[in-house]
Formats: sequence, C-alpha cells, structure tokens
Amino acid sequence: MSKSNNVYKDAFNRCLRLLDETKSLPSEPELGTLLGVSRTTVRSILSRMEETGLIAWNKRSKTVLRAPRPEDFFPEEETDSLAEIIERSFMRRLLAEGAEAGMQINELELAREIGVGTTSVREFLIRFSRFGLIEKRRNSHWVLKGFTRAFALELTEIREMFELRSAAAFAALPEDSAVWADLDRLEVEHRQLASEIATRFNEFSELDERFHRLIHRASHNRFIVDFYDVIAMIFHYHYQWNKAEERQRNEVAVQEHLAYIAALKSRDPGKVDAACRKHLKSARQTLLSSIPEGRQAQPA
Amino acid sequence: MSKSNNVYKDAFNRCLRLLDETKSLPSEPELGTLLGVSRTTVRSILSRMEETGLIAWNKRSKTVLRAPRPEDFFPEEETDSLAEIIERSFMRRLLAEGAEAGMQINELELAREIGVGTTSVREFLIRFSRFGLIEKRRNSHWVLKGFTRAFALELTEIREMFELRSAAAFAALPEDSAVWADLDRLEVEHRQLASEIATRFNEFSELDERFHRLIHRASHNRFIVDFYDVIAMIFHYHYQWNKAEERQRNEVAVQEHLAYIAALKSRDPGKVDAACRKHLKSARQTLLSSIPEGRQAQPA
DNA sequence: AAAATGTTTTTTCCCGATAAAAGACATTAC
DNA sequence: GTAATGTCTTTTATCGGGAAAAAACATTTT
Repeated sequence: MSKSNNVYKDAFNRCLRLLDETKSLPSEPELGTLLGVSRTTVRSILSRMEETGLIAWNKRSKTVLRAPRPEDFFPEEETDSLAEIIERSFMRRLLAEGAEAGMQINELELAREIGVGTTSVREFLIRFSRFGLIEKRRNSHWVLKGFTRAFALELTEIREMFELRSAAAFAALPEDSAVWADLDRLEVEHRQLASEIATRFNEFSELDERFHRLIHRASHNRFIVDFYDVIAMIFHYHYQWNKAEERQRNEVAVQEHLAYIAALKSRDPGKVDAACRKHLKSARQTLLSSIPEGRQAQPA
Repeated sequence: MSKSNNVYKDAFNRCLRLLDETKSLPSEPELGTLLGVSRTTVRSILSRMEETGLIAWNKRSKTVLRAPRPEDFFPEEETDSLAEIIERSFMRRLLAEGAEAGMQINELELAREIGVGTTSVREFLIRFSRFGLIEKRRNSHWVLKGFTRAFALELTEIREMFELRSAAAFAALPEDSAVWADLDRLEVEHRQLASEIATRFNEFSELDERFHRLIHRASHNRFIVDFYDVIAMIFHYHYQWNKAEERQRNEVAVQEHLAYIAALKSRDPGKVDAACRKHLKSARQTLLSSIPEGRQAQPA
C-alpha cells in the first residue's frame, strides 16, 4: 500500500453532492475543474457512479439515475490526506498536557504511533518547522520549543506589525479596487452573524480568517501573506481545544471587526490604525489568557 | 547506497587540522563536542587515523605520529551533505538565464539531473519553499515564482521593518548585556577589514551576516531571527554569481556598518534609526540594481 | 476545428529497507 | 565514583519501488 486514494474518495463525495442539483453531469474536463482534480480521477469517479447505478454513462451522456444515498458516500475519515492526518495527531500531542518545551521529537515513534511511513512524518515536520514551534538538530532529533507564552508574544508581535501595515495599505487602495466589494460582502456576513450570534458563534473562526486574509493581501507582500498561515494554524488548533468563553469572545470580535471595517471604509489612516490596534490588542489578550501559566519554557 | 558518510569525512578532515596543533588527542567525548559529531563517528575517525599511521591509539592514549599530508584529506566534494549539493544545483538553475517565473519544477527531473533520490529533492523543495521563491500545487508540480524585482522588493520591505525594530531593541539593551562585547569585537573586525579592503573585500559577506544576525537577535523574536535565513540565502547565492563592483560595494558597506555600530553604541534612538535606514537603503539599491531588467514576473 | 473521449506516459506520494550516525548501556580505567 | 572506553540499540538520512493521480498524446464526436 503505497498511496491512499483519498483524492479520489474526497472528490467522489463532493461529486455525489452535485448529483442532487442536476439531471446530467458536464464534460470530463469541466468536472475536473469543478472538483479540482485531473481527468484521470474524474473518470474513476464516473466509473464507480456507473457501477453503483448512480448514473448511466456513455461517452458524453452522463444521466443521473437516482439520488445519492448515505451509503454511497465514502467514510469521512478516508477522505483526509496523510498530511492532514499527521498534522492533527501531532497537534493533539502538542497541545495536550505534558508537551513541555525542550522535549525531543522522534520521527520513528511518531510514524509508528500514527501508523504511517517515516517519510511522511519527516516531510510534515519540515513543513511544520516554519511555524516556529519545533527546531531541528542536524543529523539528530527535532526539539519541541513548546506552545509557550513567549511563543504567543513573538507571534502577536509580528502579527501586529504586519496587520497595521496591511490595514494602512488597504485603506490607501484606489476607489475602484475590487477589494472594496469584497469588504462590503464581508461586512454583510458579519452583520448576519452578529444578529444570530447566539446560535452561530462557532462560524466566526472561518469568517475571521477570510477577513484578515483579505486585509493582509493588500500588503502585496508574499511574506506578510504567508505569515498569516502561522496565525491561522495556531488559532485553528488552539481554539479547537479551548472552548472557554467562546461565544462571548466571538461576539466581541465580530463587533470589533465591524468597527474595523467601518474605519477602513472611512479611509482615514488614523481611524484605521486605532480600530486595528484595538482589535489586535483584544486578540492578543484572548490568546494569552488561554495559555496555561504552567506552560513556560524550560531553561536550556 | 542509502546514505553517504559525509559527516564522517568532513569531521575527519577537520580533525586532521587539529593534529597540527597537538601531540595527542583528547578523549572521545571531548573530540565529539569539538567536532560536533557523536562518539560513534569520532571512533570511526580514530580508527582510520590509526590505520593510516597518523596516530597510535590505545584506549586513552592517542599519540600523534606524523603531520597530516594533503593525500590524507578526503576530497572536498565528498564532505558536502546531500542537502547542500541539491541546494547548490537548484540555485544555479534558479539564477541562471531562462529561469522564468511561472515555470514548472519537476521533482523527478531534478532528482535525475542531480543524481539523487526523489525523497531528498522533495524534502529540499519543502524546506526551500519558505523562501517564497517557489509554490506547491497540491498533488502536482511546484511553480517557480522567480527571482524578480517584486521578490526583492517584498524581501527588503520585511527586512527593513525587522531590522529597524531589532536595532532599536539592541540600543535599548542594558549596559551589562553581553551583546556590547560582541559588538566591540565585530567593530574591531570591521576596522581590520576596512584597512585591508583592497585584498580582503571578499571576506565581507561572512562578516556582514554575523553583524546583522547579532542585531536581529536583540529582537528576541524567533520569526525575526529566522527571517534572516531568507536574506542570508539570497545574498549568499546572488552575490556568488554577481561579482560586479563587489569590491567597491563592500567598501561602502563596511563604512556604513562602522557608522551603524557607532550609532548603536551611542544608544541614541534617533541616530540608530538614521544609520540603520541609510545602510538598508543602500543594501536595497545594490540588490535591485543587480537584478536584470528582463527578469520580470509573467502575467499569471 | 474545437472540444470531447479514449489511451498511454509521466510524475507525485508514500512505504519499506538499509547504511550512517546518534544514543544508551555496560564495563573498565584512573 | 567520575569519566573514560567498549559494545549494543535506536534513529536518521536516503534510496528504489509501486500505486494513485496528473499530464500528454491519440482518436473520435459534434
């Protein structure tokens, strides 16, 4: 078993959802673009859909025969890529108790525990290293630096530097730039979410990420844009395992975003700076307050 | 052949140079620390030294029998790690003519060309991706973004942001911090180099890196410190293949560094900021002027 | 002839295996 | 009894191979 077919399975599931909407499927290249996979994979999907009686397939005609049933779908867990599986396992360990700074990370042990080859674990660790949480000793093990208070402070320092600059660049964008329409759409989504915050507060994370990425993109600097990956990763996992006060936290953040959006639309540098600072400050507070006090770096 | 023994060969060569200085070698653990390798490797080295009549080895006594001869050394090219070999080959391609933005990068082709396994190339590309010059298409090839004017501008933008902040932090460091002694030493080295610039101008690169790293370290922020890797890599390769006006360029830079050092020692924030800005500005100019005009990003 | 389908080739992703190197444990020397 | 040496075990670095997925090429359909 050298490579799982999760790409196929995931695309198959997504394709099933398309069946509900139409009576017949489009051409193979079109489906490929739609699903983000190659024609090879599209044809595998169509083959199986034909076999299981979902469609009748003859060259260009792909007629839907019946609606998909729950058992037609591949199980969710089989649609994840190896990288995602490894990332999740690793993050669970990292944020769990007992993951102290200075700890060694063993590729072989990780691989065995997760049930994957060492190559995949190595590649993951190399990719992950840019988040600043682990460090490699040449020809030897990785060292965990730990999700410490220091890490959070260093992260937010850069974030604030980058976002203040991006926000200023955003506000200076010409009137006819497409970003203003994007911002308007995000504003509407924020208002909707604000009005139903009691039930939909957990949808904030995703909106938050889209909003900040839009702002960072205005910097037109790949290093700033890429750095948001670090922030997004930390927030994603950290809040996934730390639900305390989530609702109230998000309620406050939505309002801050709305003020921030208003400031951007005013295009007044002073107002933008103030609104941005205010939001970043409370974001930092939230992150810091959720780091256990005991989680300190060990002396080297 | 699964792994080359370049660690051993490199450490062996370095150990040979130690023979000149002493009549007998220290203990195995001590040698290990000195050479930065494990005892296992130290023992391999000692074995060979005994075999080739360089030392007499019996338990604790390791007496030097003769001075090392040129033929005792392993060839230089056998002491490089695979990662270094791949990096050099890749950078040569990248900075050569014809490496246009948008070009595809083929792991298999690279591996065959360099004569290594695909795994090593993959790992290299993942590590290299943080430099912002290449980008991965999921389940598909890498795309070259190219060493363009835009790249240089984005890089220097961050560099300037980080270095101004680091320099300010540096100047604010307490009198008894160890960095002031480090700075003094660097100042002496700068003065020495300045006085012999006509013959030693090519030693500037290394000094430059040590100087800027010292400053960046004052930020106490891992993201700032790590970002210097990007700068160092670009400067290293770029100047290696671009020797135009090297002497004059370095002569100017040394003087700027000396002014910068003086400003830091004055601990006057205004002076530090001015000296830092001046140096960064000329560094940016130098980098930009050396990028061929034709090297522009292609429309997506 | 443009765009689809059918077929073949190439590349990516991932595993298992193996030598190099590190690390751990046992024993000896000072 | 500390610190070295001697020996054994584990981990890392790297390759080759094979299935999944992409990409390229050939053929047909509209």
